[in-house]
Amino acid sequence: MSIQMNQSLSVDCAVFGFNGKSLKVLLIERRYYAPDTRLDKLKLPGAMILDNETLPQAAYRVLEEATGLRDVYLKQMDIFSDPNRVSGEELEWINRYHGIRTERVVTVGYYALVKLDTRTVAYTTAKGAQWVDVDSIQRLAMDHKQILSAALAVLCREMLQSPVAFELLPRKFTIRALQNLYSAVLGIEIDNRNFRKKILASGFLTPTAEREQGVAHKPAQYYTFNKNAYKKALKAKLKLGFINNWRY
Amino acid sequence: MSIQMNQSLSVDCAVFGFNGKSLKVLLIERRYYAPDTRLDKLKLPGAMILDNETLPQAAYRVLEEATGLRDVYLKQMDIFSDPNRVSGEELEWINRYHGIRTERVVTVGYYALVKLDTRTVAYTTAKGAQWVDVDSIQRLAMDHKQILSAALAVLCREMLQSPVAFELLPRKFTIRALQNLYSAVLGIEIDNRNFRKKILASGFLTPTAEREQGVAHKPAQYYTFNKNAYKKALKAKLKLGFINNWRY
DNA sequence: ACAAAAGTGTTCCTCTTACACCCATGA
DNA sequence: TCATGGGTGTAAGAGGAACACTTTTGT
Repeated sequence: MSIQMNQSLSVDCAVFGFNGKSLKVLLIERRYYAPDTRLDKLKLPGAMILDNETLPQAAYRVLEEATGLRDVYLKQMDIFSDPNRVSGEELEWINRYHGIRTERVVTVGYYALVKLDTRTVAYTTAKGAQWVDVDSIQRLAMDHKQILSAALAVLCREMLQSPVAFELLPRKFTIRALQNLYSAVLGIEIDNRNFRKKILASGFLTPTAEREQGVAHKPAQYYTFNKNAYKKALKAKLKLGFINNWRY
Repeated sequence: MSIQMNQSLSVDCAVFGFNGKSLKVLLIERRYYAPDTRLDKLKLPGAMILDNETLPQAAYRVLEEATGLRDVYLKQMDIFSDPNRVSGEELEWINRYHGIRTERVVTVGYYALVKLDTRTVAYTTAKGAQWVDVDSIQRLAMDHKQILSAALAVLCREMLQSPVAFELLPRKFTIRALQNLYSAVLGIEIDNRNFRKKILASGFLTPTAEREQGVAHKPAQYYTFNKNAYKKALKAKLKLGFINNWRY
């Protein structure tokens, strides 16, 4: 038993997107995959840490390669450090793929939120990646299913406590779209009248001059997220009683 | 620029305790310290990861060595991965102290909450460790001041959202003690009547048969934390509307 | 005219806040 | 008897939950 020096450190990213109906996650097919093995093909995008980069830098690098996007919402969520989290055939695959020889990989899980516009979808599909419905995923390579589950849990928590939802929506969106997003991610029904009241009262939505076009019903108003209003509200909150926020 | 293989991974623990008045953190003086260097002496307890252990296992190992305690509240909080977070003299110290030769140490920060009873204080002081008022700490070895700040921020957040406060109190405690703890950690004043109403209404406190003794005022009732009641409440909550908890 | 989704108000109730005095004990 | 901190109640206001119908558009 000695201090661990021949290990590698990696990052894996659960990249989430929302298509208006359901929550998607970006999966890639691993290369160097021999069709006769029974290893799962699909995995989360990830990479080993390089000499001179921090973990967030590595995560941004992975994200940019996978989606072509910079300036994306990205957050660390958990570390997966079981010495046997990859072993056997899976460990062999890693060593072969990266041309290294390690006995253990500790990975840091990140989750990212992107706006699923046509350009991004085009980029990812050109790379052979897929946006898969999170509810339909049964198995993934290595322990990536576990990493994905952890990311989903964190996403739920964050959505209830900060306005990360807007990272998943286009710049202009309808209140219904926002509501559907909450509904889909959290798996709950939300009363439209109360939701609308609450979200409008917050002052974080700015109405635009535009409305939906070509829909067979009353066209909906488009809004944008007012980041400044949110920041101001945060600062104001800090001065007041924190203790308000207790929940049991 | 190559995949990082000669790095080390470590854990550092911010161990918090509460003496009834103020929040303390456990600091140790580093050994192999040459009095003529200008390196700071005090640091958080920490260790390198061994071959066959997970990060939480390493953290528990550190904690047991530092405090003699098992079954302690311990939680991962952040990763410090700047390639230069330890360098120069500090890096030399690490290599000398551990008898290794690494160019980079990524560390995972944990925070722990312990009950500051006489036995624990005796154990730690026998080991030459100190319980230091968190507010009085200006500098620490390496980037440990930064790690401590991160831990404090997480502690504040957690205290507002889950009943971790009880980890810092003895099994039997007065409501005042609980209130003082919140007050001290969060740095706010709390109305005693409202606090008492709220905490008692939660049903998480069970009164004991005991009261304070030998105090020059009306003796206070002792309570214990009812973990089962809390767990039941959590489960009930899951069925209801999450959306309640929104805060902006 | 009809189908489809957008948008709108009110009532009830719970929870939060603000606030001041009496009580039990040791010295 | 006094000093000390423990312990109690109420009223006003804010915010949350439940609930059904009208509006606008395309077909």
